[in-house]
Amino acid sequence: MRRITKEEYIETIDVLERKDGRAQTGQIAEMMDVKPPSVTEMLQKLQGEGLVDYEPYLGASLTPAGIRLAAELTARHKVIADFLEIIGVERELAEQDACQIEHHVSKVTAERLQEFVRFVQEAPRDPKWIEHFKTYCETGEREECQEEGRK
Amino acid sequence: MRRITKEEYIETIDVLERKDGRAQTGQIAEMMDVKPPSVTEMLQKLQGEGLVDYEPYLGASLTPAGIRLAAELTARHKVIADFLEIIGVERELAEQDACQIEHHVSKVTAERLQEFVRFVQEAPRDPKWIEHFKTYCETGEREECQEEGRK
DNA sequence: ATACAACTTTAGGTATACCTAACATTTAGG
DNA sequence: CCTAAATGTTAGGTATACCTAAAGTTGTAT
Repeated sequence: MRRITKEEYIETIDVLERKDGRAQTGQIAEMMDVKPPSVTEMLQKLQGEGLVDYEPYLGASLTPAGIRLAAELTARHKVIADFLEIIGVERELAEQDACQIEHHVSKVTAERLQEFVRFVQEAPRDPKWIEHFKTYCETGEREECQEEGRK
Repeated sequence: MRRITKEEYIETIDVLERKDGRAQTGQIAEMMDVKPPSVTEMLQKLQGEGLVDYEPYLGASLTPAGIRLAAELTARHKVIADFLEIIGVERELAEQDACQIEHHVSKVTAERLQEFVRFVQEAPRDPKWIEHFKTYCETGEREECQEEGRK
């Protein structure tokens, strides 16, 4: 059973809203691979929590609170997917796994991962990885090789 | 709600069996922070799936299939926890997060992570990380700096 | 203008992993 | 050896996220 969390609904609505201006029940259902009644039910719940505005038969859009949450989730998702790509996981699988993992990572860990990804992405070609990463995490600064430019 | 998966029961039973020779309902409940009836129910389910031998009022032990599963889960758990420690997450939080993450990572991704952790742990002090990791993943071989010894 | 097609919601049901309260068993003390 | 305390199980109930079938709404085409 594929048990999808509320958070994934928020992200899906965000994507559809950006693309089409609004998110309809059927579109959400198709993207998430669930049946439309499951979507209706969840939209009602999310409205109750103040995360979406839901207009029966018309669709849903995110409230300001929903938008803020979507932004956080999207950022976290990206960090995880980027990291997985760095270690050699194919884009598509990295995306899939990120969807699952993102809901189970503590805030502290997400921040660390964020720093790691940033460090790697901004690093020059030939760094003293571990030591530099530590320094970067502890002091926020790079060491001598930082001026060599990006890869 | 903290929704624990079957897999976490398997791991907990494994830990208790190693320590005490057997896993009792109350011990499992305490370790997993659930109430005893939840444990009884799950043990019955796991027995139905051939993963544990359950003797009412006496406790549970893993079947060969359960042992194999526990070994896989433990290995995956360790890889994730080790990785999180490498990037600077505290041991205890790394353990906690690993518990959550391990059930949501695809096999391919787990293998990649495994290689990454191994690469880092076995690497000399000052490697050309990214290139070497790529090479290591692609060919299984280390490059020139491999003979410089461990940290 | 209306009838039908497409889509959505409502109603009622399932599986999973919890819970509390009540009942059963085992173990330890006297 | 028998009873009380500790431990475990059964019974019945909750929340979540799904489902199918039936009923409702909307939009379109003649």
